[in-house]
Amino acid sequence: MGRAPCCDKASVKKGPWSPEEDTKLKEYIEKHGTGGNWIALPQKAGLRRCGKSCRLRWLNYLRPNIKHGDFSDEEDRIICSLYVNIGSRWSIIAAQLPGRTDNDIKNYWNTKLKKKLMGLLPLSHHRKQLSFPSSTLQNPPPSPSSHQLYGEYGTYIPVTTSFTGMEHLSLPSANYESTTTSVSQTFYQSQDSMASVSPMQCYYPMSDSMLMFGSEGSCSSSDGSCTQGREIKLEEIGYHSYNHNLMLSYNNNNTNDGDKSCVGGCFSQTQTALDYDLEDIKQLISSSSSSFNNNVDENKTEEKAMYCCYY
DNA sequence: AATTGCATCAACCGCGAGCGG
DNA sequence: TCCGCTCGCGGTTGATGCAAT
Repeated sequence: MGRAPCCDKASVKKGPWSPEEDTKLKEYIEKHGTGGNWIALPQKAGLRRCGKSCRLRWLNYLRPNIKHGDFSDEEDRIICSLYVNIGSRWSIIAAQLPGRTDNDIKNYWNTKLKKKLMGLLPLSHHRKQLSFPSSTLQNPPPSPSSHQLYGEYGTYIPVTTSFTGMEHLSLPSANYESTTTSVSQTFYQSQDSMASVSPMQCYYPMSDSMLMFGSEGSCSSSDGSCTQGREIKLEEIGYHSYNHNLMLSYNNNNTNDGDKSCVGGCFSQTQTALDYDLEDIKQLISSSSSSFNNNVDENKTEEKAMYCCYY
């Protein structure tokens, strides 16, 4: 016995939306709102559509201020940055890109951005091929206690002088007094004060365990919830203290023992990421697979490891 | 001009979370 | 506490268009 369908499949229309259907839906929502019930909406609006379909259509195409078309380099960087650290959590990523929907970003990632990155570093390039930009090679990675950025699996990401979307984030020390002497914050933000950063790029520290995602009025997630700054728990995205370095790893099953196990493949303080190649990383992941995100397959592991080295 | 293969993206599907009764 | 309903999310599919042959 499967799950009961959300609607009567036989009586609902599927497939592409016609202009008439779009008009009906748009007019109804603009006049009455969603009423907080998408399931009942199509009937009220006179549409032979599943409620979920209506919701998707509205959120992705019909609601105001949706941005379609090419992604800017800045958006590319933000997407890459967030993907490296939080994985395929498109709704969160979309919340950082006003006007973009998670579906849009997901498609863009899967069809273009991923390939763009793959092109830079073919999968066949393995051992000792985790290259950094030449500028980084001229300036070897600093010790882990100084400015640095670890990607999803703890891979070192060079910090550059201009905002690339990959910079570390310096959270106000007041929020992290116990760990701030050599803290490497791994959320992205301008290296300058928060005041100089567009809200889109900020994660607002809310408390010791919470960050506020998204800017005020941001309404880019396809959920259409217009997250007026979305709160997410730090542990939700694998944020935990590790030997006084705050690491960010992708760990959906965090067991609150991150300071010991560093689930998700964090590197120790004394070992730089360059000591690892993709095989090592894969091994790290597989060795902790029981507590790691089950969705991460080998390909993704390789990909994400590479993305850590992009830019 | 016809066919084939590939890329894109809108839409669907199923699951988990959250909420109210 | 349990149960049912709805929402939101992320993965996947399929239709369409375009490029290559």
